[in-house]
Parts: sequence; structure tokens; C-alpha cells
Amino acid sequence: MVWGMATATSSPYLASNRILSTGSIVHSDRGVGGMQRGSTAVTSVSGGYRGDPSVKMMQNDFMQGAMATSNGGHMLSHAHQWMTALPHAAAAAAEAGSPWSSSPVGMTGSPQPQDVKRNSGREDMHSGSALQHRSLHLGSHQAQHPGAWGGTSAAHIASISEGQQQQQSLIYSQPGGFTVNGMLSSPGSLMHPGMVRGDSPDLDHGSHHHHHHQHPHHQQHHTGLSHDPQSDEDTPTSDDLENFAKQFKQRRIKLGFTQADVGLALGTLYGNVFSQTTICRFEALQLSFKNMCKLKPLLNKWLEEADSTTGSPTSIDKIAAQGRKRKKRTSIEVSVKGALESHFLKSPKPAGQEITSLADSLQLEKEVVRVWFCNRRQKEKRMTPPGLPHSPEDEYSQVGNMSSDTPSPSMDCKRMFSDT
DNA sequence: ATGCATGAGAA
DNA sequence: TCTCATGCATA
Repeated sequence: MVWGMATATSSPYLASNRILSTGSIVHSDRGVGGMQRGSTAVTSVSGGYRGDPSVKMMQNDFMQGAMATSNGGHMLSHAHQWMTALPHAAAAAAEAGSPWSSSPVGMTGSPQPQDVKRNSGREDMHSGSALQHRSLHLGSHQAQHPGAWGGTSAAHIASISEGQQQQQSLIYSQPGGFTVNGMLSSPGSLMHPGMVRGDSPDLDHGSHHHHHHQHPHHQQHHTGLSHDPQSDEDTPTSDDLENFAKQFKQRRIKLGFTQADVGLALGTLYGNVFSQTTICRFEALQLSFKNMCKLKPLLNKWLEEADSTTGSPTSIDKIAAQGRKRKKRTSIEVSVKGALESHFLKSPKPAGQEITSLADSLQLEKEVVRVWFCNRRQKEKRMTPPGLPHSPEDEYSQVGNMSSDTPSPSMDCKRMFSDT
């Protein structure tokens, strides 16, 4: 028997920026996927390192949630394999808001209150410019419309009843001063010393006026190709974001950069590193409104840099990741997914006990089920304008509810060219 | 391009 | 505990 060697990760983009993880993974696989027999789910393998041992070591989160309840019963799905992953240089959050729709509701609340509270920086960032913004935050504006998308979509969600809360934001640019990667060879050479103009709407509103006016539709932008109209302040509209995302993607491709490249460049530029995933989602507008607003300025800046420095060399490099372990990704069987979907339609927010029993019946770990629901809810919130993605047919039985109107008219998630 | 996962923060 | 922002690992 041949033991498949370690894992060869072969991601297109990774290839360019990823340096093998240290040492290579040592995961002792005991039997990876094949071992599952009851298999409602399988886990795959992979490895990586993340985390700083020195800082915090394992947090018991895993145990707390993951194994908490599901183990006593069946033992078949317990393959805890933790791999290693990156230390994520940045972890951030932002407040939530979600109204993407172009015709949201013109309510009065303030859609995107900025609020910042934490800045944690590990060792990432060196920043040429530290952006710190603190802000104000309007208290309770939780009048969110559950449906977020288009106002009408929400039908059933409304029943969920809840006020979503928001998070905080980030951007930790700290004066670390050290260049972790030391390579700034990215696309252009980035980093200009101090400057930072205010291109971000919220990046620095000090304590002065914060006029958050959100208007769903008040668009003043021209759909031309230039940069976006508002790059100095004020919150972009959904349309602006849409346009920006499209233009961004187009230019990015023209310039020959991959999503991963951009993510890394942002790290070099601002100290906030983002993954290919995030850039991808940004382009596809699959992030929350607030998150989009936050990233736009950064990407806009990158675009300017990349643009001005046309003909840049290719960047490459990334810092190796090291650190902590991550649970292997569980693959849920299709049929099981169907069952989860059904339950989701009935009760999007199952209680712990309910999750437990459901997990038990599906032979999945409770944590897996819990996370599935969390992700499902998240997906629904941002799902690109409902009704258009793909799959003409409904999956299971989503009749009656589910949002089906199209808040944002434009936006196609189809990509025509792929770079990688 | 996405599915599943981690985590910080707000309830 | 859930939400939300993010990302590794994957198909």
C-alpha cells in the first residue's frame, strides 16, 4: 500500500504564494475518509499549521463545542483531525448590516454605523499608515429587516425574530514595524508613507460629523469606468458597490493579478491581509453591505496602486503559515444535506437540544450541525440576490417562503474569465 | 467558487 | 449561543 503522502495541495493560486507549510504536515491519519462507515459525512485531509503556540495555545473552544455533546453516543463520526492552519494575521469584524438591495428600504436607521473597538494585531502589519478610526455608533438600530435583501424577501425569516447584532470592526494597523514578509515586491510597490487620504468613508471619521446618510437609491455615480465617484467619504450605495466590484474585478484581471495576490497586497499595503476567498466574495458581492463598505476603500487603493504601477512584476510570496490546528473539513452527504435543508426551512434556528437530536439522527456531530445552521443562515443573508444564481429549480421544498425577489438587479455572479 | 470551520463580540 | 467576518481546504 502506498501511503499517499502528505497532502499535496494543489490550488492554483496557492501555488504561487504558498510556501509549503513548515515541515509538512504531520498528520497522522488514521484512516481518513475511508474509515467512516456510517458515513453521513466524511472528512478529508489536509494540513497546515497555524497559530502561535506561544501566545495562546489551544483554547478549549474546540472541546467545548465540538465534542461537547456528541460523543457519548455513536462513535462513528468522531474523526477529529485537526490540522494546522494559518495564524491569520487579521481577524476582524465589522458591524452588520445587510441591506444590499438597491431598493432597500429607505428607512431611517443608520445603516452602517461604524464602530470600532478592538485592535488586535499580532505580528502582521507594519503599517505605513495606521488607520485608526474609532467611532461612534449608533446604538440600537436593530431594526433590521430580517430579510435584508430587497426588503421583501424576507418573508419567513421574519419569523425568526431577532435583531441581529453587529460586530466590530477592525483594521488593526499597528505599529509593528516589522515586516513580516519583508517582501513588498508585490504588484507595484506599495506603501507609501504617510498618506492616506481619506478615501474611506468610514475610515476615519473622527468625532466630527458623521453623517451617515444612506440612501438606497440615490445614486450619483455614473457608470462609467472611471473610479467610483465617491471615494472620499460618504457611504457608498449598493449600486456603487456593485459597480466597483465589477470594475475591480475587470481591472484586476487585466492587470494580471489573482484574487490571492490582491489579498496579500492589501496586507502589505495596509496591514490587513485577506484571503482569496474574501476577495472572491467581494467581487461576487457576497459579503454583507457593511463588510463591502469596509473593504472597498482598501481595494480601491490597491487598484490605484496597481494601476499606476502598471507593468509590475509579479509578486509572489506569502508568509508561511504556521500555527494552530484546524479541524478537518467534514463533508456532508447530499442526502443528509437535504435533511438539514428541510429542517432549516422549518426552523432556521433550532435550539441546542434540537440540534442535538437532529445531529443524532443524522449521525453527525452536534457541532457540525450547529455550524451548518449558522452557515446556512449566513448564506441566506448574503446570498446574492435571491433567485438568480443558478439552479432554476428549487432544491427541496422552498415554497412559499424564501426570498425570491430581486433586490439587486444587476450583478451576475457568472464569471467569464478566470484567472488562476 | 464554495463548503465547512474558527473566533470575537453582543445578546 | 448566535451572528458575522474570514479563511482553509476543496471540488
